[in-house]
Amino acid sequence: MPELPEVETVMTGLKPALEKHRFTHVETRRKDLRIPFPKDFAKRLNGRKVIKLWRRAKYIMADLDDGETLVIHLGMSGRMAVFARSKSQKLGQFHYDAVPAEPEKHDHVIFDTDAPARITFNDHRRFGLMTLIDTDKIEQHKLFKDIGVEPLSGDFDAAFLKAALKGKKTPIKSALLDQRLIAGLGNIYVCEALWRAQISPKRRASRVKPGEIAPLVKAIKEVLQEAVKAGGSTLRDHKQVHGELGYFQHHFAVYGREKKLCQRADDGIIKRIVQSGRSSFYCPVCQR
DNA sequence: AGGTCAACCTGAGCGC
DNA sequence: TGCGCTCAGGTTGACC
Repeated sequence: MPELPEVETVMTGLKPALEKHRFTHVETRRKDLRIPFPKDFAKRLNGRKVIKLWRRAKYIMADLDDGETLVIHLGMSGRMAVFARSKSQKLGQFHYDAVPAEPEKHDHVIFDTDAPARITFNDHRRFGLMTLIDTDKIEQHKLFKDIGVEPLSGDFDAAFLKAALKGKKTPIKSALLDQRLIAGLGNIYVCEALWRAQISPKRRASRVKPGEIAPLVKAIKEVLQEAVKAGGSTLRDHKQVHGELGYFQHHFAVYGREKKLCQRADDGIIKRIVQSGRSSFYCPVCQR
């Protein structure tokens, strides 16, 4: 489900409940997600304080006060919700619901913190994961060693993309989805960025012309920034941590709009094709 | 080495 | 109401 903007939204929403707060109780309600929880996962978190919350690619990172980092991936359907345990029901500037009496179906992990708050991790498809790794070894860790550039950072520019696409025979759609090149793009935002840059998802990556590289970089950055500002896109699963929906889905130009009129080309009808098992939406008239 | 594809899992929506 | 099929924001490992 979540791509960079959704993960960023969730991470930011967790801050009032998590950053500079201590875990008072952690509970796992099954033995694994996509991968098993590390040994003594809940026990190791208990009593730990979160120094800093941040995001890398589609991962939420929580640096702890003992030199470990809690790593969370939401997979396709992962959700996190924050509930207030204080009487005022307020945490920072947001209003949160009170802790429900019973956990919901597929609530796999429950974190209580001294905010005081309860954070639940719900993931019905269980493609998500949680693990603990040494903070000073994140870059070398299996999950992160091959992860590419952050698309909203200064390192992602035309020179970088030009070099990354050079000689690539794979379609541009697949190249942009490759987390080893760019970290955090997913199916929605790649479709949207290619539409903005007027490039067909079927085009060979190496055939993106020099003059199209900078506009494509700009399109990627803009679509991600706008989506972050909108709190991400809610299709079925994504919610912000206090239950509010994201609303960038109302700004989709092509994603999920098969057979609808393209807003740029008068005679363009949005088409859906399948590329490496995923739907691509594009306008065959204005994207070449 | 580079590229493609099925598998992992549950649920929602649709046609019949 | 129910069955069977398709599809879903991601990642990985096996295969050509």
